[in-house]
Amino acid sequence: MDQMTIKDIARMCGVGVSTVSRAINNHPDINEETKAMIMKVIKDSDYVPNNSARNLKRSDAKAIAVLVKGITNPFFSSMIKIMEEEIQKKKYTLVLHHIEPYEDEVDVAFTLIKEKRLRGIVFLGGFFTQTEEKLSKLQVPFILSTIGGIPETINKKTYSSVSVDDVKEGYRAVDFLCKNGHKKIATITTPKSDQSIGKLRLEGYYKALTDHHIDINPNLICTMKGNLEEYSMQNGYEVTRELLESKEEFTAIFAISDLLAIGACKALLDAGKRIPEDYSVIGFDGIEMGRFYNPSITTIKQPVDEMAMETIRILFDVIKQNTKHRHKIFPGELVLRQSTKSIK
Amino acid sequence: MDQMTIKDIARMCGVGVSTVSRAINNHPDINEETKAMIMKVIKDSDYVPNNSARNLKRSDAKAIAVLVKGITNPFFSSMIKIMEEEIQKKKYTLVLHHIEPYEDEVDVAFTLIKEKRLRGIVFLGGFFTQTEEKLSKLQVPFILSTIGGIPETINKKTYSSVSVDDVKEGYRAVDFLCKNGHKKIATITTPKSDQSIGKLRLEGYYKALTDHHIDINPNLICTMKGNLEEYSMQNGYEVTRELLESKEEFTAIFAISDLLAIGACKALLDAGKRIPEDYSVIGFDGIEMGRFYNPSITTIKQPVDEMAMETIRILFDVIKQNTKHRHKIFPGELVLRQSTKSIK
DNA sequence: TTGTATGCGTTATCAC
DNA sequence: GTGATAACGCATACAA
Repeated sequence: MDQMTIKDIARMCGVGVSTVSRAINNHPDINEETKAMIMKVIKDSDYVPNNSARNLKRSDAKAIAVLVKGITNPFFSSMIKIMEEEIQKKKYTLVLHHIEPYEDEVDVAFTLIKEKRLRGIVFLGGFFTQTEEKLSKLQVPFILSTIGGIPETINKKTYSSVSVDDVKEGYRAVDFLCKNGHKKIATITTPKSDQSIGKLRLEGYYKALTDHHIDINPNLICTMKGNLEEYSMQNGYEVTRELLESKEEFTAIFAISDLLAIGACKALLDAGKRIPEDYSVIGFDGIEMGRFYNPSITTIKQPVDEMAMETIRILFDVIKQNTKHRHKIFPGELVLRQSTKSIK
Repeated sequence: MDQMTIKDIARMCGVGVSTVSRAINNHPDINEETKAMIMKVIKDSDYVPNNSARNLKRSDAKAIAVLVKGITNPFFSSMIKIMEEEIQKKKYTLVLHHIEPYEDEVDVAFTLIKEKRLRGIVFLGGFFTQTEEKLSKLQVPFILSTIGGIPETINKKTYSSVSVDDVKEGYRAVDFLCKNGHKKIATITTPKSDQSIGKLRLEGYYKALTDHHIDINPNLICTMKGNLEEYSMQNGYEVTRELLESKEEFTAIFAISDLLAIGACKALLDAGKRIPEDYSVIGFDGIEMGRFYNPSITTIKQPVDEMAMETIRILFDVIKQNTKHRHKIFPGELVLRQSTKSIK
């Protein structure tokens, strides 16, 4: 028998289809014995209910979409992995979707909601400049995970979020450098037009320098190159190469992601510089690679695992118990490694 | 209007549902004008057809599943990204599924086929020890991508594959080391029980040593640790640390993946050794990280992009034109970088 | 070229 | 506690 249906099972068991359906879906009003019998037959016949039909009937699929900008970043990979596990635990399906840089994540979400009848959406990464009006049309609960820079104009009651305090953590990184005697600190960040985490972490950079009475040198604020992949090692490499060529003096670099930091290190090393003897480099995220790099990368670590799990937990709370939206902020952690040194 | 259906569109256009359906699905026998009119109405109303209903009718979803063992490996991430693009181009959906190490990929495939009515399956990575009998029950065309070690007992007409010649490429790596004067060459590979690429690349290792009249030293054949994630940096690190502690002499390491190679490098560096002055290290895969590591990692590069695209191309050929299964073998490429040196 | 009617496999609403 | 039956939204055979 090629494709079994619920009818086949019903016939094999000598019962009606609705009884089989009840057995499958753990309905209360069914005789335990007949249920057991049915379940056994199902097991022996390797029958699997057709998801399309279920979803059609139920009018919504048990599916959560995760929309990612920038999947190649290992920081997201590990989050996605954990989210998938959690979603599977709830017997839901994870629909993974990449958003190209030029695409509008909410437009994609709209289409996906209608196509797949989603129950919830996770927006992962990318920047998030949307209007309240457009977001309010999103009929499905959604959560912004590790996304900073959400405009204040958007009503916080309409969505959940999980993130670190990017201003504070950016401050933490640069403050650390300052306390170690660095005064000429370069940063690699997003272009000004970007309202995302880059802007917030840069704000932390400003604040820290100001608190330490250090003047801002605009020539040390480097932005990623638009023609290269964002947050990539290659981007960090090129930006740092140009910075070195500019002859602008500096003793440390704060890169807003570990991948950028690694690219920066490689550029410094290729130029014959030593880390941390000549330059200190600090990153952001806490990806595994940073531990194994040579030198290992000092960084602000985000608690990925907990953040991913909390993301799904909040989302399901909102979906199932219809609770209010929540906004959880995790603390980052300064992980001291080999790429930084005190120059006091 | 909350959820539009094809009926709503039909009513709005003053036509029957089948006409709308024809317009949506590019059917030939429809008046171009009415079609244009319908499409305009659809566009204005942001109606999106319900996928579940379509799939139910069509009795198979336009979906391809990609089953991955080891998603955290960046080597797979980039392949998946390209595959998704290609699959989307064909207007199909990509269903991504991770296989845990203890799971049987074919069992998972069975369930998925019935649940989702898949049109095709890509098995990505992992090892593949299956019986002909079980595989023949897989009703859907499938392709093994970058998977070596497929038993000869399985009829090659029942599946497609895309890979490199792992024996040959393993040989290429070790032969290169030998030609550069290395005689005591360690390798980090999979445990013996594993019939996968690890075994094949190890075979290449044996062959190369034999051809260069070098005796095999079993103490230099290191296997990944079972309690750590396979192919991970951490694993490479621990294995290399133990190798160093064993005091067994060697001058080079051939790691069967770049991540293992990076872990190995870090262990050597942490032990105060220099690369490549004291030890040469060569990896396998050609991931981007290898370029940026310090030192950059000499490796056997697999042409990921082409392999991913070819995977999807072959799969769709088999699905759509019902062509015969194909087996494509790509050549690897030795990428010479900083982590190896001649000691002649 | 177009509209009507049927069924895809499932769940929910009834009767029994 | 159980079984028939009507939807769910769409594609398609068939009639017009």
